[in-house]
Amino acid sequence: MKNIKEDIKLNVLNHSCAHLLAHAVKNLYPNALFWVGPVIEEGFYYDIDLGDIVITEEDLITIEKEMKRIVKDNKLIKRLELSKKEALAIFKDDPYKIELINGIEENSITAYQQDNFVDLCRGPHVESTKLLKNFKLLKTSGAYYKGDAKNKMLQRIYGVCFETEEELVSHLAWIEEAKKRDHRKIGRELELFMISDFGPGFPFWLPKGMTIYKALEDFWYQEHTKEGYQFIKTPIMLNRELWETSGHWFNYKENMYTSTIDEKEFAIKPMNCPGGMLVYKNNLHSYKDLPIRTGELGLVHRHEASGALSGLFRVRAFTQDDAHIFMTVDQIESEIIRLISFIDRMYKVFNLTYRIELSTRPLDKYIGEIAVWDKAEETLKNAIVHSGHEYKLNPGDGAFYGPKLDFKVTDSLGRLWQCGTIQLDMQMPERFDLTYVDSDGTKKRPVMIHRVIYGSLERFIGVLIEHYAGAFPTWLAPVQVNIIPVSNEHHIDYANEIKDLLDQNNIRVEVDARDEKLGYRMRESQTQKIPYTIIIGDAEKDAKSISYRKYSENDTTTVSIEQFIKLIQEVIKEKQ
RNA sequence: GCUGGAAUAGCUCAGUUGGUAGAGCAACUGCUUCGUAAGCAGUAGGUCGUAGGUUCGAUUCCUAUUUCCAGCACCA
Repeated sequence: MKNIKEDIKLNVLNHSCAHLLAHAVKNLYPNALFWVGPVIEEGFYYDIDLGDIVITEEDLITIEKEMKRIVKDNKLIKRLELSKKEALAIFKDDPYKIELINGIEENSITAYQQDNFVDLCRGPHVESTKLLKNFKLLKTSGAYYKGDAKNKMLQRIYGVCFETEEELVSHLAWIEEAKKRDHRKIGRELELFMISDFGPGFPFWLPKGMTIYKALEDFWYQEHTKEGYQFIKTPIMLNRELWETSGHWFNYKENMYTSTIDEKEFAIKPMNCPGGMLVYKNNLHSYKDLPIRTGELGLVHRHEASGALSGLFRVRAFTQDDAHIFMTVDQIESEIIRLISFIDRMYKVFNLTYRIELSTRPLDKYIGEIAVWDKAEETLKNAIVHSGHEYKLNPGDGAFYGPKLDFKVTDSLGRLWQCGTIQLDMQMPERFDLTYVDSDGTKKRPVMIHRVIYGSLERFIGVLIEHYAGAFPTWLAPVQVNIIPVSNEHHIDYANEIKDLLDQNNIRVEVDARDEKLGYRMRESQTQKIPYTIIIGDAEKDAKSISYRKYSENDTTTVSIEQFIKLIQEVIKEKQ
């Protein structure tokens, strides 16, 4: 998808279209007051105060009509240069604009006028409303004034505008295509997972989804073993005191599930790190052993707000592919460079594109010394630069214990999902009094890194479902080969013989011997997106061969069973 | 959590002035034994999310509640 905000031409077009929207709303609802109407990656929106009036889907159509009318009128868009005083006079009845004007430091203020409608704006804009022909209002919703949940809600209307009709049509078609890839829909159709009303946000893995889940786990263990990780499993529930020590209790107790055991309060882990700390402390460590890389596929629970839940993308119970790396200060940069290249290698297997974001110290919710934070942030920056990547800065978005690098992958809707993250932590080792024995025999404080690559298995599978539109590569596919005997009477024995051979070679295979026509079973094999479908009939039986058809292809290839097994094994080995 | 919308068979959906529900697919049974995306016929399947209320009567109207959807806020 095109990033409208970053395309200069489209940015101006969409910004002008936001004004057009406001103009139309003002004509239809004279009492409407306007807050801000910025351009975003997907188009534009405008936050509007309509008092008690609620904009519905049907109202959007009316507003669109009014916008089209203004476009047809071909209103010139004029730039006004105003002093603060003049601006305040023009917008004297609009408390939102007065607030905006008072927030501007310079004395000169610009506004744009089309017909009788004037709106505050830095600009630039297109010269006439007639250039705003190809737009569409997409959705409406509430949005907090100034983005703060303590404030009242305004109504937000989203839309998008393009230069040509073709671009708009193809964009709308693309939105439709994205809906078809929705992992919740595909998850139901392919029987991968379910979520019950008895457990909102707590996904159930069905047999086929569990096969994918397990394939990802196996792959993860293999690759981490190569990278020198050791593995642990820590308890799901630990005493509240531990969470007080880690700082999670103070920062996140509202989102933690708790229970009382023998009159002591326990919390279900929302993070794996405190458990990992206890494992580290179980032994003395020498500087010679560092860095120590400890991996844990750890099941965590977080009480996410009900409105935040969304399929597998946001759940209340999920497995983090966590790891904690303990090292000396000198080892930080090289370890992070190594991690970035590890993550890069892992994502390439899935053909996932990603971008790196650096999040720095939060304004208030943080622990530790500012100087330590600054140094940590510097180290992360250097590591990215040395890895040859670019990054986006997110000031104030760091974890409460340290700055972090987020790896955001793009899903089919163009949404960015944080999957991987590397978090530097100079506080937790202090709080847990972690030490190692240095070469001079004294005890020193190690530094630690928290990191995940998938992020959570649940969310990652959600992203993969949409990424592949359910047509998983063979190594992940729940069923890799489907065998269809043309006639049950004559070919079932040979079909079963082949199934046994594939079974023996650890290939996930099924035989569809239902009393249905070949075309019917072939259709289902395709709608279930099974990578390889084998057809067994007289020709194959006589020649002791098999014919197979790859998913989404129309032609059939005939080979010996040995050749076929070799082919599948090769495909799986190459992670295709 | 907030704003708005939705909830009817396993799935997708129809059902307007309130008179206790229907289709296609799937399932099951029979017939058909079939060569690359839907063979034919029949059967069964719903307390119309849940709980109250209004009414002679509620899937339909009202209230509450649960879950889902679109955003917002949140996301260690």
